[in-house]
Amino acid sequence: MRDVAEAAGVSSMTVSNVLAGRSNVSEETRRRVLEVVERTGYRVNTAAQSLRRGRTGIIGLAVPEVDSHYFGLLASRLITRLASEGLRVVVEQTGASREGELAAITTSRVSAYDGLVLSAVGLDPDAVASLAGDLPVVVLGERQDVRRFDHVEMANTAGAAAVTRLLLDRGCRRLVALGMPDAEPLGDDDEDDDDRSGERTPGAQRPSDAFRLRALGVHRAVAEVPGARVTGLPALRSSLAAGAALAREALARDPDLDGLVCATDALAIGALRALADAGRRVPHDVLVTGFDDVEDAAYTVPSLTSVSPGHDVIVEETARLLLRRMADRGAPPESVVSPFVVVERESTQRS
Amino acid sequence: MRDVAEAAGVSSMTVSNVLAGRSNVSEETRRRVLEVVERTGYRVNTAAQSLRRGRTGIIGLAVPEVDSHYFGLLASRLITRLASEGLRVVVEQTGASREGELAAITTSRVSAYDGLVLSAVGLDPDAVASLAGDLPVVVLGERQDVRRFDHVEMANTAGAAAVTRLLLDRGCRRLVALGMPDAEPLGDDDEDDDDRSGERTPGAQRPSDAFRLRALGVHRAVAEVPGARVTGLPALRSSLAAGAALAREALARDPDLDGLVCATDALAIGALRALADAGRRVPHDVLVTGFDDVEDAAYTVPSLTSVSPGHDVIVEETARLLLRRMADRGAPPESVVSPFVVVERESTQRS
DNA sequence: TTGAAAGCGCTACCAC
DNA sequence: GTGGTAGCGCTTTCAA
Repeated sequence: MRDVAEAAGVSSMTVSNVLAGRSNVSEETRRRVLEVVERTGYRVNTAAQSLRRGRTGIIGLAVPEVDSHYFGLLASRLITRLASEGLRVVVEQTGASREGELAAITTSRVSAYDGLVLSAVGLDPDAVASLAGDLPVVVLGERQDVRRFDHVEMANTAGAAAVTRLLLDRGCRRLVALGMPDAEPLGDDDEDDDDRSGERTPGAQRPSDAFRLRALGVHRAVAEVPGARVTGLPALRSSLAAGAALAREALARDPDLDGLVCATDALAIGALRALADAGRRVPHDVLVTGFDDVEDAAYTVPSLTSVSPGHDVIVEETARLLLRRMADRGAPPESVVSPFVVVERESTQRS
Repeated sequence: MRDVAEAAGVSSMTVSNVLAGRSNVSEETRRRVLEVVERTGYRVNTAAQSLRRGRTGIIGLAVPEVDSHYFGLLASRLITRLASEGLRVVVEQTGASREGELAAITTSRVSAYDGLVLSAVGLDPDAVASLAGDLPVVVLGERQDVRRFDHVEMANTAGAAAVTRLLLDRGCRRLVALGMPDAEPLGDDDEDDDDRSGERTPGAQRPSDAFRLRALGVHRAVAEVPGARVTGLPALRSSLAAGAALAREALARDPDLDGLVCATDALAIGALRALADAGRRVPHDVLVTGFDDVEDAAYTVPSLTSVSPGHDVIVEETARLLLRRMADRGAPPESVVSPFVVVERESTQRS
């Protein structure tokens, strides 16, 4: 910068002012400086800038994996949204494993970020808190830590209940909640109740909170209909392979099942494949639903009925909460629930 | 760091040595320092570290979009691979538009990276070169800039030719090259020939080099079989929606087509949907193939025959070339072609 | 094995 | 409108 300043016959301070777009520079000077910058190909040193300003302009986004329909969608939109604020996004893959999470987001990495978005991370609140320190954090999709962090939640329970009711309305009575636990480890908590301290088993592999909340919705909807029953078949990961494997297991346990409520679209797409292999026709023999409304849901054969969790709202609120907290660390934590819509497609339309 | 040093009764230099794991510290001192670090929750300031070391530890990855089957897979693997080298990855979404690319990767952002991986970026060589400056760059998937940058290439032409031959072997004679241009804008270049300077039209929206190379393979394979013919139907983006739209258009143009060679799996999956809508059975009436061998290809109904471009090799070579160049900027640019395998699935198996 | 000195490149603050 | 000064927090170098 000093070199540029000398070449332009000004001080480095003026160069800084020009490059930062500050308005206290004469048009004449500005032109001269920019000309030299152009000619020399000079670029500000981001590290020095970060050091001096105390901000890096980088946001960490922790997801189980980028290579998944849902998280790819989320990452893509969040990157675009935050780019419009001049923020870059580093993607941390936690690998969905309890152990991997702490390791993936070591304290040393976190210190490089101006903020952190944690999606579907099953860490216990204290670990996240100690990890984050003073860092702005927005938690996505789960409902834990509600009181401590800003939080954007999907309508997990209500959405799952709604899509389950759709299956029941279509006549399904022997359901399988694919990817969702059978019991209700949340107790009889209402969805608004988040006092679950002491219940967590650190290090244990369990379905995520999101899946348990969706399970809750399924069970509630089924309980409303006499004669209907549902069996849970929990998954630790959401993947096509897991969906296919679980669907095979479901068929083995109950060959007469007539509806599959899947915890995610990825699981549902895997399940569609396994059902085809088993010679079951969808929706003729079995109805199938997903959750997330990823792009693929509209393109499978048959296309997949799904719960659309309001991606736009989720991304917009996440950005808003993050920016708000970056501006004011003392603000009281806020919690937002995104609205959902059930999108019906071929997989639940009995001819 | 000075505070920690004082509390531990040493100099800040010793704290630095302990935290960096340098071996010139006595066990006793190390313990004492670590105890204070633990107790105070101190974390090194990454910005200062970067400024002093001259490295940020961040790699930029420019892809058209993360939310795509192929780029999600690539990003995921590359993030994991580079994490094992202590490098973080910032994802830059170029949006696949010619204009977006320059804007997305502005020079100021690039200076924050220790290296850059450019995937499927259609910028012309000079723009990339001027953008990159002295930065280590690895170009992926395209074949342009071969001489100027390190470069990892898929077997685009050979892979497309192989999968086309498979369709021809199965008896297809009226093919559509879905997503690929009709003409051969590469001229009669052989794939090894990369002298194409002067041919580019900056600012124009055109199929990527990868798609044009795949088109070349398709046309070559078809030319080998008398009576066979193929029509190109170019795409500017690879997406499910584009695949469905193009397949509809293909059917409108030639209702008797019997084979669809698609430029990517995403296009192929969209095409499968459109074929189902049109009442065409795959593989009974029409055979379909993709390219990329993403996870979904094995789970569609029918499952999708595809060209597997050797993801492992691509990621590993990308990491190798990048690290090599970071260590030695003067090394001569290297070019690597990843081997391919055609994975046959239901979509091309005539009963 | 430890530490003092020097400075990486930038910008907030204030004086002119 | 412009620029001097004074660090931001760390690590490389070299001396003790």
